[in-house]
Amino acid sequence: MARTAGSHSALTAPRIREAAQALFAQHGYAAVSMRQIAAEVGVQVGALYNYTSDKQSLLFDLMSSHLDDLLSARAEDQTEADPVQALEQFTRFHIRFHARRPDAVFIAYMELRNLTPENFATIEAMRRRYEDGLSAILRDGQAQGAFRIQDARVATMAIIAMLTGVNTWFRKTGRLSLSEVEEIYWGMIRRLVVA
Amino acid sequence: MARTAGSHSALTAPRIREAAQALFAQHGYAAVSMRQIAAEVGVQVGALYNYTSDKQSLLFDLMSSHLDDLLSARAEDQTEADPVQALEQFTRFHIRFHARRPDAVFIAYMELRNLTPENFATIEAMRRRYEDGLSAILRDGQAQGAFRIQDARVATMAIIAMLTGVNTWFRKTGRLSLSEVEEIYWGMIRRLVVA
DNA sequence: GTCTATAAGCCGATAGAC
DNA sequence: GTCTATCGGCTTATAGAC
Repeated sequence: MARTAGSHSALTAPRIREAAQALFAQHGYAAVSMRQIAAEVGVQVGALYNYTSDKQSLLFDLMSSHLDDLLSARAEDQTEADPVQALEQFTRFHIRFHARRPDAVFIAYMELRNLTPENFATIEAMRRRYEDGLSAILRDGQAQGAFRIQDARVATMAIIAMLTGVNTWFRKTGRLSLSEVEEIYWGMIRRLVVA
Repeated sequence: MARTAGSHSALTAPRIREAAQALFAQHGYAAVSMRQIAAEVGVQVGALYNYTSDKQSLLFDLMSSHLDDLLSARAEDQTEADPVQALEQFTRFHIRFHARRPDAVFIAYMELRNLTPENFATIEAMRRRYEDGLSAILRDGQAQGAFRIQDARVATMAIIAMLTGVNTWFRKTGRLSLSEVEEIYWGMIRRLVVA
């Protein structure tokens, strides 16, 4: 397949995504320039606009594809119907999924205010769908008498904040392995809600 | 007391702090210009530099005085020696203190990466001192057999993430009052750690 | 203490050559 | 598809008048 000299689109597109993700996570969307992203990729700034219409859509694409990944990975992972087992599955899934992509997670939480109103609404709806999955498990267990929960919506927010907080301190080279962390958190969450 | 026309330092200084705090919380440090802050205060940009050496120290001052407030308010609040009562006191204090200053809390969590390395180290040390207060309570209760905790450091991070997460969803005009939120969270945290 | 004016430079995005 | 050059506008911070 003949290819024009200097044509590397199949390689350049993902490299732009990766460079933007790393730089946005490290310095913040507003503090990163298109020139910095181009330099990281090894092209000139003009070349970026062959792949993205503007800086905003670079951010939106990163966030929406992260949440797409999250929702589809979760849909695939969840197999347990029993509320207690479903909650354990959710706990371990959330920790593992988020620990493996700290940059994407960080951006998804930190850069919401840099989205346009339309993009913000889209992202928030996706996040809400994920939260609703946990709420459904909690209400299910509540209805069956398996969980003792005062307020399911508050418990949802508390559990997600607690689990996502792992990313602020967990390091692969640290004192605890990821499976040890999973064990400890499942132990805490079990005590928090299981009757 | 004679005062030069246009001299308002006693008023201008706090107004700059308040404007910077509101704007940094809403748009992010990197996205806010000194001109925007000046416009919000009602002065020209040059006047700002009578009160702050540069933009960075405006951010650092906001963050360090927030953490100063947090540490001294906490020192004053904590009176209980019994681990269970001390933990309840910590829970209620954290929720109340943070709910009352959402902008300062938001900045303290979101703008860490925009601090110079030296300023970052100072802020991190203060945050760590606050966390250590909770860790001490947990280890104390663990030693006395009042708490059943697998890992005190992890429990510390989990509880703080859970409590600080209240700020992401709590609204004064919402379904729950602040005291109801306090009750619900203390219920969850009690179950999480009390033997 | 506040103002205006300015320095020196970076910003996002585009046009047109190759 | 990538390059160079450029537009118009914005940035932090400072100098000097009042």
